[in-house]
Amino acid sequence: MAKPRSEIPSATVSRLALYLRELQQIERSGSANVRSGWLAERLGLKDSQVRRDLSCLGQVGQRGVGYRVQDLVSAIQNVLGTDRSWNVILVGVGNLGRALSGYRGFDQLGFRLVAAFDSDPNKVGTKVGALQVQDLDHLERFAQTQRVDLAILAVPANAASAVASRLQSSGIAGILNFAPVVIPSNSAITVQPVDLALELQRLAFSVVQRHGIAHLGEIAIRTEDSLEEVD
Amino acid sequence: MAKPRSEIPSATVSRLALYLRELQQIERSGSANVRSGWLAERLGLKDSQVRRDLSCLGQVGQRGVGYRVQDLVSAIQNVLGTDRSWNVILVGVGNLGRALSGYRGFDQLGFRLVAAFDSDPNKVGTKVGALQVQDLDHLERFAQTQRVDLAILAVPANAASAVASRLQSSGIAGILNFAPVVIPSNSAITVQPVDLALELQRLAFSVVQRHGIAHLGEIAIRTEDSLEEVD
DNA sequence: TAGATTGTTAATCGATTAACAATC
DNA sequence: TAGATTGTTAATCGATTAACAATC
Repeated sequence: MAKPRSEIPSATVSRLALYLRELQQIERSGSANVRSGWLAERLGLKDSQVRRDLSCLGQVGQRGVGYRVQDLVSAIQNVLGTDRSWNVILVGVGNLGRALSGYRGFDQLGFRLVAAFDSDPNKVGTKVGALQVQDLDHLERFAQTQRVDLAILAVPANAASAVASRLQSSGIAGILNFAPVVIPSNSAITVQPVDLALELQRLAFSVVQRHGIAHLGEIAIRTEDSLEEVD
Repeated sequence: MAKPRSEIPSATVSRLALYLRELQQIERSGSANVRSGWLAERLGLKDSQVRRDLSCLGQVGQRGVGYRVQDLVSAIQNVLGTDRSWNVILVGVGNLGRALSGYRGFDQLGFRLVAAFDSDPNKVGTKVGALQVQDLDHLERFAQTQRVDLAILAVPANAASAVASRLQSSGIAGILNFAPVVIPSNSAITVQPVDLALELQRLAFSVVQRHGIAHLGEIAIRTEDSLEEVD
C-alpha cells in the first residue's frame, strides 16, 4: 500500500500518462479489464515494459486475469497528481498562449486555468476563454490572494527569463516553459521545457536517418558524404 | 569526414538542437569560440556530456582552445538536416494549428509552411499567415503537385488516425502529431508525438515529488500515505 | 614549455527486455 | 486442475559521468 512514489523512474512517469489516456478511452468503451499485452500493442511497447511500469503502482493486477481498468486509472491519477486539482495561470497571451488556454484535456486532468496575464496593453482586458487578461504587473498581487500552483509560460524568448524569476519569487511551484530559453530548475521551482521547434528538428532528423536525404525531392543533394555510409 | 550520422544516440540528437539554439545566440553576441564547460553551464549539463555529444559531429574542436562557434553551428545543422529546407503542411487550423503556423523559429530552421488544410467549411478560404486554408479533400492533389516533406497534424483526436493514414499514402515522410492519439511509425512514415497535456502532467508529477503534496495549499490532503515514505 | 581544453576511455548508472515462477 | 497472465528476476542494452591522455 505504501506507494514508493519518489522511486518511479522518469521514463516510466511519461508512459504512465500515456497509459492513463489509453485506459480512459477503454473505460469509455465499456471494458472493465485490460491485459498488459493489449496495452502494449496499442502503444507500441513491449508487454514486459507495461507490466514493469504498472508494477510501480503497487500490486494492481490479478495474475491470470489482467488489470481492472478503474483501479489502474485511479492509481495512475494518484501517482501523477491528477487526482487533485491544480490552479494554473497563463503568462503570455499570444497565439500559442491562446491556443493552450483552449486546450481540451487540461481541464479533465484537473488543471484549472485561473488567470491569464500579458504585458501588452492591447491585450490586457481582452478575453481568453472565460478569463479576462490581466496586466502582468498584477501577477504578484494575484499570487498573494489566490493559490497558484503552476504557470504556463508562453511569452517571447527575450522576456522569458525575467518573467520566470518573478514567477519563482511569487511562490509558484512549477513552470511549463514554451519559450526557447533555458529556465533553470531548482528546489524551489520545477521547470518542464517544451520546445516546439526542437520537436520538428527531431522529426526531421529521424526522417533523414530513415529515408536518407535523396528521398527528399530536389533538396540540396549531398549523397556523397551522407547516404553511402549508412549500413 | 565521414559523418556517422546513423549512429547518433537519440538523447544526443535532442541535445544537439539545444546546443544549436544556444550557439546561434552566442554567434549573434559576437563570440567566435566556446568551451564545453561554458555550454554545459548554460544548459545545465556536465561538460563531459557536451564534449561527448559534440564528438558525434566528428573532430570539430581544438584541444586547448575550444570550439569555433560557426563550425559547430554548421556541423549541427548538417547532422540535424536543418541546413536543407523542408516543405511542411499544416493539417488542422484550430487554435493550436494557427498558433503553430505563426511560430517564429520554424522558418529560420528551414521549415517552410507551404499549405494549410482543414475540413471545416467555415475555415476553408480563411487566411492563416500568408496562406489560404484549403479543403482537406485537396490534400492528395496538393501532395501530387508539390513536394511535401512533413506534416504538422493538429486535428481533434477523433480525426487524427484517419488523416494520418491519408498523409501516409500521400507520400509524406514525417508527421509531427499534436493529437493525443498514438499514430504508429513505420519505415514509410516517421511520427514525432507532442502531447501538451502529458507535459503538464510531467510537471505536476515532479512538483509533487519535490515539494510533497502538503505544500499545495488546501488541496485534498493525503499525507498519511504519500508524504511520509519519501526519504 | 606551461596552461588549457578537447576527445576518448572505462566505470557507473538507469532503462529495456526476455524469461519464468507465482498465482489467479 | 489446466490455462492464462501477472510480478519479478537477471541479462542486456544504452546513456551519463569522471578521469586523463592527447594535443593545441
